[in-house]
Amino acid sequence: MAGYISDAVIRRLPAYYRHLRELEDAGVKQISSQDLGDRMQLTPSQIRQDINTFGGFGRQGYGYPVTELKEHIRAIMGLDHEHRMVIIGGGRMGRAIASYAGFAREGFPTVALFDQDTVRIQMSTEALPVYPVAELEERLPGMAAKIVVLALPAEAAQEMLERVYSLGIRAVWNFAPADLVYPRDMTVMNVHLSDSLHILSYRINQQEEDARS
Amino acid sequence: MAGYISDAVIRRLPAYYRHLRELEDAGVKQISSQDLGDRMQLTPSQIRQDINTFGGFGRQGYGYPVTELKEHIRAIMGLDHEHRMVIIGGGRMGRAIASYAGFAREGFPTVALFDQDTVRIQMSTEALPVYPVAELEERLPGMAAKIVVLALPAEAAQEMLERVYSLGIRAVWNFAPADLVYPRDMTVMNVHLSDSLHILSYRINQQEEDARS
DNA sequence: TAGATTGTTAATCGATTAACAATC
DNA sequence: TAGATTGTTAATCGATTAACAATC
Repeated sequence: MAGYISDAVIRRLPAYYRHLRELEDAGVKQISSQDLGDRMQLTPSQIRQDINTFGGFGRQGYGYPVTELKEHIRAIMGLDHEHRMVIIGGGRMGRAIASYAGFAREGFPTVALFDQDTVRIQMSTEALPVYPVAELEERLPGMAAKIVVLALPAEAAQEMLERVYSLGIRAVWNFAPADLVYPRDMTVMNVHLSDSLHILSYRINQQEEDARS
Repeated sequence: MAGYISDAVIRRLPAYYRHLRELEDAGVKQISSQDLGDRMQLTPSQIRQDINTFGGFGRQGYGYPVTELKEHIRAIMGLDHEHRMVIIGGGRMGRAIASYAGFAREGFPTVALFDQDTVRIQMSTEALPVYPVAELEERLPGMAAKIVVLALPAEAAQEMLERVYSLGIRAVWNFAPADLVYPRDMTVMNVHLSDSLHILSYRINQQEEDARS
């Protein structure tokens, strides 16, 4: 579809998508790089560069068509088809992800949850099927799942990654606070909540130092 | 303490900290930039540059002392003192954060949770005090909280940010899928889970395209 | 046509990598 | 001392910003 898109641009795509969706909802039909830049805290120049890495959408003198651009970015990110998720780990985090309806609405439905202790969890997850991890080999292959969500302790994550890899899974959304090692044909996206909290802590410190001087 | 540390380095600090902690636990006393680089998937050169932005720790011919370096990074990130958190929003995400014991262990204890519907939530959060949001003005100031965690719908987040700002809060950990606007003396760290999922989706797409060609 | 705003090239800036002298 | 590995300077690379001609 498009040529090569740099990592820096890809990391901004979800934000573009979010803002364009909001603009569309607000009834805005077109927007200039200037106005979008003000809104997203980016320079107009950067926005024009970014958007031009995936094709000429703008019209000189007018700006960019909101809906068309939004739909294109949506397609680039692959949001025009469904990605079924299986969650491994039924702790609070696993259950929070399982029950957040927003993901399913955006095309990422959770189809099952695996945990050691199925009884405890079944109670709190309503409609979602819950299975013992021991049945992973038997059940996962039939689920047509694209993404495995790892919501388990750091110590267990690496082993589980290898286990789901051997079952054909090539995409992992990792919530365990560990840097996993994985083959080149696998994609792992980390959500390291502590890291994020630690950076926040650093910035609080800086702020306080600034205030003192 | 240290001079200016670039944002690129700061984003890597939590990973350094995590790996050094693991090495320490494994009984490793010193490590070379080469070995740490292999482990963290960074070049030795980058590691030496990074570490040198905050002072000369290494010894030529030997490498870096694991514990000393870890403790220093810990101090830079401000993890040597406590940051009390208050969570606003008692949905699954708010409760998941509240009950993850790891944060408290690392110096980020949650001291209270605010929500509209206190009864429903009180049941599932054990020891944590739960209050109605209407009592925020009355209760928050006495709590000595440094960080407010926003775990509520996107529509409510901006207004709540302004509300806690006026109560003296200067640090926000935001889980709402919204780009908030905030004053310069405030620090906001976003955890945009959908963004992360969308980037994963993009990479799955790429992978599949690569496989086809 | 005139005004606005893009697409795109060139300039700048910052981050990463390479190289090597300093030194443990 | 010899070998290893840092600290640091220089080179490279990539991303961001500036500028302006093209064009709606």
